[in-house]
Amino acid sequence: MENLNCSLQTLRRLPYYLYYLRHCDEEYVSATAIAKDFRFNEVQVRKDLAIVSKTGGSPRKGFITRELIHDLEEFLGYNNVNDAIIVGVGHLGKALINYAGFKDYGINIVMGFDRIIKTEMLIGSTAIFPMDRMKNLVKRLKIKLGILTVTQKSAQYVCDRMVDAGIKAIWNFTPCMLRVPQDVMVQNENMAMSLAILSKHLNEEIDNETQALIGALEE
Amino acid sequence: MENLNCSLQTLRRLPYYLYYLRHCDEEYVSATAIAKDFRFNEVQVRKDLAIVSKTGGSPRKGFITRELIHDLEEFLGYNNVNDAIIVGVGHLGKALINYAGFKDYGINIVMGFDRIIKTEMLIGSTAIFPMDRMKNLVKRLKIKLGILTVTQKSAQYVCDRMVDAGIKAIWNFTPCMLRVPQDVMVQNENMAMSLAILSKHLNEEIDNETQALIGALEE
DNA sequence: TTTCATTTGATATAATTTTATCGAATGGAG
DNA sequence: CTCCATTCGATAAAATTATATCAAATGAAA
Repeated sequence: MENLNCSLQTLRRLPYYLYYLRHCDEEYVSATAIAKDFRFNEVQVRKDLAIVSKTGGSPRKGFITRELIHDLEEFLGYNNVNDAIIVGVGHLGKALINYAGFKDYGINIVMGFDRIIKTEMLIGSTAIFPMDRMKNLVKRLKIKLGILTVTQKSAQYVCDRMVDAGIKAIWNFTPCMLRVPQDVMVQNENMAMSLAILSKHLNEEIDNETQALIGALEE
Repeated sequence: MENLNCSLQTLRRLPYYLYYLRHCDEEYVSATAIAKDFRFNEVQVRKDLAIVSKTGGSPRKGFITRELIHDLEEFLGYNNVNDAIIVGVGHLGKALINYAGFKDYGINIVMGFDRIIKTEMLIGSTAIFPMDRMKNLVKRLKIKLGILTVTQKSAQYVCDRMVDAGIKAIWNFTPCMLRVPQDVMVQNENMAMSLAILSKHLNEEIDNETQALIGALEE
């Protein structure tokens, strides 16, 4: 599974390039320009692009924007649409269902499931079913991607059922570390991680201020 | 700003340990056990814990759970509560406002702002104000943390106004790369990044299946 | 046409992060 | 008490990721 011909870090940067390119109306784009705008290292960007670009860039001009977008989308698999289910339809689940942007990433949320639902219902134009219909539906529709937005408590249980239904990639919005078989990938959307980084930054800043203050007082 | 005495990767793992410890009812916890449960490398966990733990662990027993939780919380700054504002109260904004879990991370969303709001209103128990009152309120309350959940279009503009109001750390839910001064930190909650990783995984899996099929046919 | 600045792609170096190995401490079992 | 398994903390090696440097290509300007 780790036979990514591209490093994880690169893979993480690619969506930024794609976003940038999609909002760019120049015919050509250079790695240099992208690096400058993102304040990334120039070589890094060039190497990243070299991985995805089929034709490569021309010296002095750069890459053909349209082509590069296409290569990126193809590399990331945004061309083949990935159908997805979402399990757990609380605030976050609803927000994701209503988020229109997924189609730009080749994701199509076809249905949702929730414990509490006893009979089929709609959220926007998305049908929500009771949990016990998941396995059948997912298997029948051969859906491989599942979005997990349930509570912590039921996270592992629901995860197991998703795997059992044939889900191969789970986008995990719970703070739990899920146990899955080798062939299933979990991508953690870990807000706690971000919060940790921010919190540390803020507290270090406060420390710095305090020390500056102490320094000033001592003078 | 980069004087983190701990690597970024370590910082990212710490919230997992904290979550684990908070849900653990043993008196002692060992790095070995944590590593096993998370399927992390044992040495990695031990090193991570060594950074945050003040007293260290005892051979043969490990760390005192209660103490380790405390050390982690202190290290991450979850003890001092960070007040935060949220700007942009669409689906996602509302979901975040209603998310009760932030208090576990020392985050307290004290108010929200939105362009569309013309007069003060409430979402749950959180007051939402029109944008033009932001600078004044944020400055007065000395709030340093801002959550950005506006549309792409207005992201940089709103970001600039947050910085102008004195915000020092921005939790960015838009897909934009924000330009900020040196002393302001941006943490990108980049769903596109996660999607890229998942999409790549799914498409590689499909490729593998196809190749296996081709292989089978050739035999 | 010649020169020059820019950009690519390749190779080399540096930094960061992960993983392996080992001795020392310590509590429990025999 | 002695031995043993476990865990820690430290040091060393490996892997990954980021950055620096340089020649070759190419278009534009002189």
